[in-house]
Amino acid sequence: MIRVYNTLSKTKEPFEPVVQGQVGIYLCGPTVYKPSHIGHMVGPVIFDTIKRYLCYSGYTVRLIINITDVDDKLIDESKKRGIPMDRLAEDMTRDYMANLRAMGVDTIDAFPKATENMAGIIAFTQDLIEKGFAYESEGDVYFDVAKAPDYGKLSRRTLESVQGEGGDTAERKRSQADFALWKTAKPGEPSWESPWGPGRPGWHIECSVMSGKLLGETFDIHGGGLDLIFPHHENEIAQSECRHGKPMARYWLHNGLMQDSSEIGKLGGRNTRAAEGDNAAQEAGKISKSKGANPFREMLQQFAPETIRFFLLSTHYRRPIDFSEERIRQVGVGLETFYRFFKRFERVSGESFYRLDRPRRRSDGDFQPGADRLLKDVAEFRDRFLEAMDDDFNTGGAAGVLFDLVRRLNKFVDDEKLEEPGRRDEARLASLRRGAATLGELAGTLGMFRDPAEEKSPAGDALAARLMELLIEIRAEARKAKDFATADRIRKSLAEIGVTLEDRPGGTDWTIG
RNA sequence: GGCGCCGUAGCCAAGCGGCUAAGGCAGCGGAUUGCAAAUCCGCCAUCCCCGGUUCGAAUCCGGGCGGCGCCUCCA
Repeated sequence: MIRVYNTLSKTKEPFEPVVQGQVGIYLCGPTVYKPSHIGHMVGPVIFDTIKRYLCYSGYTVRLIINITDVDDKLIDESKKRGIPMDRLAEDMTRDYMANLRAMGVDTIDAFPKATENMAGIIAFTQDLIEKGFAYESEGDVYFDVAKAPDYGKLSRRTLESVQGEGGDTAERKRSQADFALWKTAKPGEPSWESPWGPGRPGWHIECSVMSGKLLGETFDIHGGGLDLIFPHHENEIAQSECRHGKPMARYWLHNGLMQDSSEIGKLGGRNTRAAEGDNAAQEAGKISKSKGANPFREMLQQFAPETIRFFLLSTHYRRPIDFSEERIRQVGVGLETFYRFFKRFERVSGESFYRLDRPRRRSDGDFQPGADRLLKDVAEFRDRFLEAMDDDFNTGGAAGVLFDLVRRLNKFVDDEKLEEPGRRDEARLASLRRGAATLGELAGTLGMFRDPAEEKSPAGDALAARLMELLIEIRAEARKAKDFATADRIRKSLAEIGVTLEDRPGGTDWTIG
C-alpha cells in the first residue's frame, strides 16, 4: 500500500487512483526563457522516480510536464536579446530537454505547450465567462475569485489575506485577488486572436486546459514546487473546479526547493528584508533567485549526471535541499562503492551487472530465500527498501538500504572468497547473481545504475593499457622475487600520477582517480 | 503582519509513540595484505531549549529560541 502526502489535506493518504490500475500525473514545468539550472531538475527527477516506482508497483502511468512558452518573462527576455519570443522559447526548450535526458528523465509522455493550446485556452476562458466565474474588462479577462466557493483551500488562505496591491491592472479588476485568464496585448507583443481582441493567456490557465485535455477533468496527481502552491495551483483549482464542478486532482504533491546555502543570509521574513534594504542577502535562499543558479549544462561538466541524480534523491522530496558542490562530491564518493562492486561482480561472475535480468515488476521480484543466508538478508533489505518507497516515496531512506545491500553482497564475496577463481561454484554464483539482480531491481526504481557509469580512464587509449600491462608485469615479477623496493616504487610512482593499483588473488587491477 | 515548513553525530540524512536512534561523507581502531588499495568488522548522538500528555516521546500537545518558503506570473 502506497501512501502519499497530500498538500490538500496536509496528511498522508493511501494512494488510490481514480481508475484502478491507472495513474495520471501532471507536473508544472518550466517557463522557458533562460537556460535551466539545477533547481529545474528537482521536480522532473522526483516525478520520474515516482512514475518508475508506480510502474514497478503495477500501475500504468501517464506523466505530463508542461512547457510555458508565452509569458511576461519570455517577452522581456526576447526583447532584451532581440530575438523573437518563439525562437527563444524553442532554444530554451531544447536546453531543458537535453538536461532532462542527461539526468535520465525519460519517462515523460508529453510536453504540452501553452502556444499549442490556444483554442482550448480561449474555449475554457469563454466557458468560465458564460458560467459567471469570469468577466471581461478592457480586453482582459479576469477570474472572479469571489465566485469560487472554497477559494484558498489548498494554500489555506482567506480571501482577505490575498488582497495584493494589484499593480497596474488594479482598476480593471473587481477584486485585487482576481487573476488574469487573458491579457490584452500591448503594442509589439506577441498575441493571439480572441473574442476579447488580440492578447495572450494568463499564467494559470494553460495548466487547467492541458491537464484536463490530456488527463481528464479529475486526474490523480498534480505536482510542482512548493512555491507554486500559491497562487498558481490555487488558481488552477479555482478555474478547473468552477468550470467542471468536480475535483481537479486527487493528490497534490509538492517538492521542496533547491537552496543555495552559500547565499543564505541571516535575514528572516519580508519585514526584516525590507528593513535591511538592498542587502546582498536579499538574493539569498531559493536557487532560482540566486546568483549561483548557473546553467545546468555547465554543472554537467563538473559532475557525473548519475551523481547529481543520486544527490537529488538522497533526501526526502518534500524537504528543501541545499545546493553545495562539496555535498555533490561526497555523494559521488559514496557511489563509488556501487561502481566498485559492479566491477567486482563482473570479475567474479564473468557477467556484466548492467546486463543482469532485473525484475521490472514488484511481483516478479518476490522470492523465497529458503535456507540461503545471503538471500534471506537480501529479501529483508528489499522489504525495507519497498517499505520506505511506499511511505510517500522516501528515496532518502531507500537509498540507505541500497548501501546496506551492497555491503552485504561484498561481505558474501569476502566470506566465500569468491575473488579466488577456484571457489566460484555455480551455487554461490547463483546466490550472488540473485542478490545483485535485486540491487539492480531496487536501484532501477530510482532510475539509478541503468547504464555503465563513464569510465574515468581514457577510453580507447590502447597505448596506456599496454604500458600499464607492462608495468604490472614487471612489478609482479619483482614481487615474486621479493624485491619489494622495486614493486613499491612502481606503485608509488603510479600513485603520484593518479593511478591506483589493486592486488587481488586473480591479478592486479588499475584505476585512474 | 497572514499562511506554512524545518531544527537528529564534525557535515549530509532516515526515522511519523515502544526492540541496542538507518545510511552516506569525514575520523579512529581491527581483520585482510609483504606493505598498500579495495573489502569486511568495530567505535563515534544527553535527537535546539523548557513544560505537558503517556506505562513509554526524537516522534503527540503548549511555550520559547533559531533557520527557511509563500503572500511579488520562481520548479
